Order: sequence, then structure tokens, then C-alpha cells
Amino acid sequence: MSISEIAKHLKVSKSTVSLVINGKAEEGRISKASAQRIRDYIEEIGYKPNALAKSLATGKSRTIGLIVENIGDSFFGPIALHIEEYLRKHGYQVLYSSTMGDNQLAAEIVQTMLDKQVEGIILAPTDALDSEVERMLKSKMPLVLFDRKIPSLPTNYVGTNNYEASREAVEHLLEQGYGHIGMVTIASQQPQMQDRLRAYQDVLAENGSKEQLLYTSFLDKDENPVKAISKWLKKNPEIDALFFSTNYVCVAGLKAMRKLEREQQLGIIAFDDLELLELMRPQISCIRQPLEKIAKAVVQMLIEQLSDKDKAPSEKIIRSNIQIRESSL
Amino acid sequence: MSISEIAKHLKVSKSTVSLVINGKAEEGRISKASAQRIRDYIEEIGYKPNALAKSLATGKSRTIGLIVENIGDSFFGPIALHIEEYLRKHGYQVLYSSTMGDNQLAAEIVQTMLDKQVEGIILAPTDALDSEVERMLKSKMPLVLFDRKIPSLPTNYVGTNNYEASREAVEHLLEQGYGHIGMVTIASQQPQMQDRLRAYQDVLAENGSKEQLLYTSFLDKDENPVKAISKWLKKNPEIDALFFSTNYVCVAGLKAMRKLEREQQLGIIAFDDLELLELMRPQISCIRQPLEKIAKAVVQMLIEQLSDKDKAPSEKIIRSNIQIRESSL
DNA sequence: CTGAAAGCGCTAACAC
DNA sequence: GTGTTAGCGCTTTCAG
Repeated sequence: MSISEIAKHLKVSKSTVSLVINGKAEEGRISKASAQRIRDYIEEIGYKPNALAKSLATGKSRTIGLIVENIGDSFFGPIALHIEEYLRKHGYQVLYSSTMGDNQLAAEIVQTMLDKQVEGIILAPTDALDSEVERMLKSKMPLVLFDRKIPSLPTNYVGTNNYEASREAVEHLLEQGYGHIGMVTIASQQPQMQDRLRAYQDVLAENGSKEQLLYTSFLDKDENPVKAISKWLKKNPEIDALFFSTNYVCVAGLKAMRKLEREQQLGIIAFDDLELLELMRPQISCIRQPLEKIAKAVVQMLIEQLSDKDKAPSEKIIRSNIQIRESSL
Repeated sequence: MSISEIAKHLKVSKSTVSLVINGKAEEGRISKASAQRIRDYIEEIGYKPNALAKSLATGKSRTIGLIVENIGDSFFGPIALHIEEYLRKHGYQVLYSSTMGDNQLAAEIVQTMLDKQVEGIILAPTDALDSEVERMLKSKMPLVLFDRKIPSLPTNYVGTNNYEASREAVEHLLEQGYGHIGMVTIASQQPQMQDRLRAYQDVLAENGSKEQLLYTSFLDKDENPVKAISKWLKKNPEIDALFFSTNYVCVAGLKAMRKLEREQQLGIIAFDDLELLELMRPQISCIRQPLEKIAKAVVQMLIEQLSDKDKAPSEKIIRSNIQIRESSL
């Protein structure tokens, strides 16, 4: 059922119907009588406008693209939920996608979203998405990066104080008397991972302590991170504490330690909280990102960009809280 | 940059350009020369078709709506990821939304998706979404429900063997010698929750055991499930084992038990696995739904419906696996 | 107060 | 081989 059919049936013109539907009966100076007649009929047949046609005509899709690494992840999932909630309040819908860290896929996803005429994009970029992002910047597509930024490009960005929070975590371990602090991370150029790593390295260097670093991979199907970590732990028995760079690394690490029955002896602190971390034995210390605040800041920044496409890009750092629990005492 | 501008620039007609773009140069009998000229120019200016206009013209949006309760949840998040992956293989994109269990919101979301001309809908319905679903059924919108069904309506459905798996879990607790098995669940009419509950009640009845049931709410802002559970546990000290009806209930339960320092003494088994359940002390037994298989079945069922709108609705039950761990031994 | 008409960007039947 | 034309469902300007 379309607007023309309604018009035909009621013997009025399409524009009259359109004005009524869009609540512009007043300014379109439609008579109360016609307006009511139209409204009644619409109600009766349960007419719903075709949003595609509307978007095409107006050039507004009321849709935002949200691209994350993995929607099933305990960081990105809840963030996505909150972003959706905030965007809804502003009348936008969300078209999500997960890149799984795959650059090529990420580029395709971006393109598909642009093809679908999204009005803005929220993006946790993959390692080498620079050229895509640059194109969006040039075309003035409203864009907010979060979690990780692209240092070479002036973009809107919301993130946390990765370096400082990580320093605090490692320093805390040192203060607790751990002398051989290892770090497990992923081999990634993502700036937030680099910051976490650099913090670890800096603190150890300042204290004359030796680095014990393990890079593991969750993309490479041939690698089993749990095995890699337990092998590394066995090979380096002097390690007495561990710093994990992100949630899924932590899970793998905990599994490895459990296998070796060593989680009671090692100091542990992880970047990112997980629902059950506080219920482990020992309860696991972590750096906790305020997910809802991040989501809120992201949406706010996007909305600003949406209303002023020439707004200068800005950065917002939402501080994480360090949660000291039993594992690092 | 639009197809008309390209046509004008190259002094050919829109249809010629359109045919080339859609790889129909052959069947449209476009000369190799023109085709190449058009392809070159398209490449040069980086032309990308407007998917909205295309959808409007063809009546195909290549988009599927996915409506879950909470995209940040450890059940729905990973399922959504896999559904997205499978749908992508079939050339579809996904428009997700979370209902947060709110019926009104769910109805709005369904409508918005229909307005956007999605070609099919995958839905974990809220408690009373019958009329919306009925409307979709009438309009022959391809539809697959999952996790929970609507018993009164003949729909496609993918779910797990809630009743049998729950029976198995409760029977297992009985066999292990627990005599006072309690169950914590949510007050919900959702059939899958009802099945889990009924299984518990049946097994206890068959064994002449007394029910100890607690309904808690995660929607009501005034209620704190953790407190409610710990209060209930204190009031019923004879309870020696617990069956949790779903993931977030289990988390609340574990928190309550930790507060009371009782998780070592109680038998525990939960419906749904969580990433760290196997690392708790004790390791928590659970009923594990095969998420990827469920996602795959959902997509397959939808694809079938998409290619034959008159296909009779079918149901697919993916069996869950019971994971016996320390908490129930 | 209301209708006619052009146009959003694309497809597809049909003519030449 | 290629162009013309109508149309997808809507908005919006302008004329009356």
C-alpha cells in the first residue's frame, strides 16, 4: 500500500497525503477535515511508509553504521548495546558489523555501509584501515573512532587512558613485591595495545626490572594461545606476576594457569573486566573501562559532527578505574 | 556521482551504464569497447552505486533484521556474531537491535525494520509479541524465531531441548546425593524458561522432593537480584544445591553465594555456559547450548524461507550438552 | 487549501 | 548494440 494508492482512494493528491503523514498538515494548510479523513484511512488500512523511498527522497537514512571487532566480545557487546540505546534516543538506528580483525573485511563493511547511505560511522578500526578512513574524512562523512585510533589521521576519537592505567597496574604489582612481572599481549599495531605495552616496558625499565613478554595470536588458526602461554610459563618459572593486555588474552592466561595450577601463586592483573573476574579464586584484579560512559561520549561526539560537518575533530579520554582484587595482593 | 552523470559524461544512456555495472554487459549486448570505457571511468571516479535507490527499484534490500534481547549478553552476542557471518556468506547484511525484554520497544523495532524493507527477520521474541509476529506471518515476511517460541503460532523456530537438558541436570544433582535442590529463575512466560522450570518441578515431584523456587527480576530497577538470592539462601539453609535457569541468573547467584561464602558447599548447575565458568573454584557445571550450530540452523531456515515464501514452518531442536564440572560432584 | 509535477538514483521492458 | 521510457514510493516546490 503506497501513498499514491491512498491518494487515489481518497481522491486527493499525493502531496496532501504526504503532508498529513509527516505532521505538516498545519504548515501545508490542509483542511482539518481532509487531514482527519486521511488519518482515519491510514489508521484503518495500517499504512506504513517505505523508509527506503523516504530516505532516497530526503537524502536522510536515519541510520548509523557501527563497526566493531567482535560483537560477541565482552567489551564490544555491551558498548554496542549502549551505543544503540543512546542513538535511539536521537532517532537513529544502527547497522552493526564485526570485522574479526580482518582488514579486507573491514574495508568491505565500510563500503557497504556507505552504499547504504548511513549518515555516520562509529568505528573500532582494524590495523591498517587508514586509507578507508581517510576517504571518509575527505568526504566529510561524520565519523567517530573508539577504542583505538589512527595516529596519523585527525579524527574524532573516544578512548581510555591506556598508558597511565597500565602504568598504574604494573607499578601496583611492583609495590606488592613482585619482582618478575611478565606481560601477555597480542602482536598488534593498534595504538591502545602499544600504549599498554609501552607502559609496562617503561615501568620495568625505570625500576631496572627485566621484561618478560609473550605475544600470542588469536587470529592464527594454527596457534593455541592457552598452550602458548602455559609453555611460556613453564619455560620461565621465575615469573611471579602477569599483566594481560586485554580481556580474551586474560581468559587464555587464566586457563593456562589453571592447567599448571599456578593461579594462586602468581600476581595477576588484566586490562578489561569480565563478568566473573571478581568471583574467581583468587578474585582477579583488573583495569576497568567505563563502558557506558564511553558509549555515551561516542554518541555525543557523533551527534555533534552530524549537526556540524565542519566541526574540528576532537578526542575524549574516559579514564579507567583500577580494581584491586585478591590476585595482585 | 550518479549513474546519470556518468551516462551524460560518456554520452551513453543510463541503461547502458547500469547493465555494465551489474555485470550484465554480455546479456545486454553492450559492445566490449563501451563496456570497457564505462568500467574505466567508473574506476577513475570511484563511483559506488546508491544501495537505497537500487533497493527501491528492485524491491530487494539484501538486509535481514536480527532482534535479540541484549546484544551485550554472553548468549546473544556470540549468536549474533555467527548469524552475521553466515548471512554474509549468503550476501545479506544484518540490521540488529536489542529489545531488553521490553515489549513495546520490541514492537517498534519490528516495525522500523519492516519500514526499512528488510527481506527477513530473525527474532528472539519478548513475552507478548504475538500480534506483531502474527502480522508478519500473514504478510509472508520470512521469519525465524529462536531461543524462545510462540506456542500459539506456527512459526519457524530453532531452539534447544530445554526440558530434557534441564531434567538431566536436576537428575544429576539428585544422583549426586543432593536432597534439597533449589531453583533460581526469572518470572517470565517465555516457553524456554517454562520448560526449564517444568523439568525441575517434574523431576522433584517424581522423587518426592520439595520445591524451593525463587523468582527474581532483572528488569525491575528496585530489585537487586543478588540481594534477593542471598536473602533467600539465608532463609532456606536446608538448600544444598542450586539450578540456575540462565546465564545472568547464574552470575547473580554466584555473587550471592560468594557473599555468603557458600559456593564451596552447594551443588551448582547452570543453564548456559559463560566463558569463565570452567575456571571458577569450584568449576561450575552447566548446560551448554551449541551457539554456532544454532546460528547456522537459524540462517539456513531463513534462507529456505527466503527462497520459498510458502514453505511450511518448521522447528529445529539443537541439543545442548551437559558439562559436568566440580560444582555438582 | 490543494493538486501537478519534478526529482531522489536506480532497474528493466521495449523500441529502434 | 544502445537509447527511451516508465516506474519503485516518497518529498517538495510552485501554481492556482
